[in-house]
Amino acid sequence: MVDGEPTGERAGATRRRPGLSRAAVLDAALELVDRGGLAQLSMRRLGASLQVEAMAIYRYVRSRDALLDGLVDRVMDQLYADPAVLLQEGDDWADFLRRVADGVRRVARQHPQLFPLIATRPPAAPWVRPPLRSLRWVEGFLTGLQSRGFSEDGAIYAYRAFASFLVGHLLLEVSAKGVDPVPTEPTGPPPPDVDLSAYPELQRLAPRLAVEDLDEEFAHGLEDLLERIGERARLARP
Amino acid sequence: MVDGEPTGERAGATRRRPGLSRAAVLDAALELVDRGGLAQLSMRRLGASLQVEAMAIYRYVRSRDALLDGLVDRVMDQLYADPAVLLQEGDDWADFLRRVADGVRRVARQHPQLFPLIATRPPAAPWVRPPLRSLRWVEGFLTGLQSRGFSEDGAIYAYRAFASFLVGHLLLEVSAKGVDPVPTEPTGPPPPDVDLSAYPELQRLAPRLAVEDLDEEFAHGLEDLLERIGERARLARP
DNA sequence: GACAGGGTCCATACGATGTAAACACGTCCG
DNA sequence: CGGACGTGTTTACATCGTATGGACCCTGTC
Repeated sequence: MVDGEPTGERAGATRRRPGLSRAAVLDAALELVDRGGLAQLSMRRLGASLQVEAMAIYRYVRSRDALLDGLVDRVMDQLYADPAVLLQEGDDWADFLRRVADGVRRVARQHPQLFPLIATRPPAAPWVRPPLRSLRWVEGFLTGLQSRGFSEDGAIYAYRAFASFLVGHLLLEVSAKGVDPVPTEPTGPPPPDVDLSAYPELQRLAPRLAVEDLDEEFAHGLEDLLERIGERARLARP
Repeated sequence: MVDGEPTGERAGATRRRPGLSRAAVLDAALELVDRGGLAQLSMRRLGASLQVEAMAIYRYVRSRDALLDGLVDRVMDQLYADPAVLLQEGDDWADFLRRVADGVRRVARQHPQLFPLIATRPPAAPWVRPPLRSLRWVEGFLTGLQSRGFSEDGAIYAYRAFASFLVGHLLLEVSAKGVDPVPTEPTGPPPPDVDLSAYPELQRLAPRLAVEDLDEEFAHGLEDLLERIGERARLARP
């Protein structure tokens, strides 16, 4: 049983493989999810895409759930590392929030299949009210605002309002782009459009509901939110 | 094989069972999900809870996914049937939206395990921008607003802003309540609280982040939103 | 150079899952 | 009485997550 190539590969295991790593695993998983959706992410498939048996993955990840958490954290953390997002010396808090919002939105559109998880997975610290994952991120947010003159209450309020605004908008934005369809078809024909005859108003307004001014709407909502946050901050710290 | 009771029941099938029905299936599924979470909803378990073999369920539901969609629709539709939510003759649009918001929030808290699905599942008509499921519901929303003097654009804008506000707030609210934990423990001890030493600001503000003034915050955000919607409507229809 | 130790990956196995297909039974209509 | 039909059961299969134990390679020590 020393030779004879049972898997079609040189059975001799580790040979000159670049070697797995947690990062490699996460990246491969992320790619699987991005095209194909969450359902495509099985340990065996992930293994195959890394040219490795499924069980090898467990060296780098405790379980499939942990893998998912890892994905979420990785994506969020890479956002945190994005220089275009970090708060910079010269800008005020509103600029900071705008940049963060843009960054998160970019993440949502890059990984639409993953985003629902980001908004949905039980967070590491559930008592952090709006649990936007990545504690590091929350920390940065809070200190960032406070260093920009926010009171503690103001920062907390801002964090909550901001997080829920982002999640709400982006989740809907993402779920509107066909997120779930089976991956066998790269982009098969959309499901045979539903019968709308029972919903006249919906039918009549359909074109306009489908309209794509999401950019404008997002921006508008964000400015609105910033104004609200600013007001509140002013109240809390006269 | 004609007798001998393989399942512990009278094998003779249909006998005097109340008989399954789509409604019964959905109700049982909903109960399974409510206590135990989505992961507990397997066809076999659902079958068992209906005293039926798993495959019997497929007479009433095309697949597990369809089951989930059915759950979402059922919950949303029952909201639509709620007399406390329907718009009534005397009230203006703001009252209507307030009541809808309360209704959806009630749903979210009654079925916290299901709510992420509501916000997440690919909608029947993906082109309806914020896809709040239940087309019937959207229809009611649009006609309701328009009959209250909203322009078409105003109604559409209101729908979008309203839906994303609701989803954002409620999703975070729900996911903060431990949603996912394994169901074996009715309410086991919360996961061994994360180590926060790396995040001083977070640690310092933790008590306040955990604070439970969600009611107030929700109400505040809602009023704010209503104001914004009203403004926009006024612009569109001078 | 030999050899022990440990890290990495493989092979195998088990129970659970979603669901297709064929079948059994009870009811009702002719 | 006989078939059609609807409802639930049986059996089967592919796939999943993962526990366990063994095979291989690399490295460090003598």
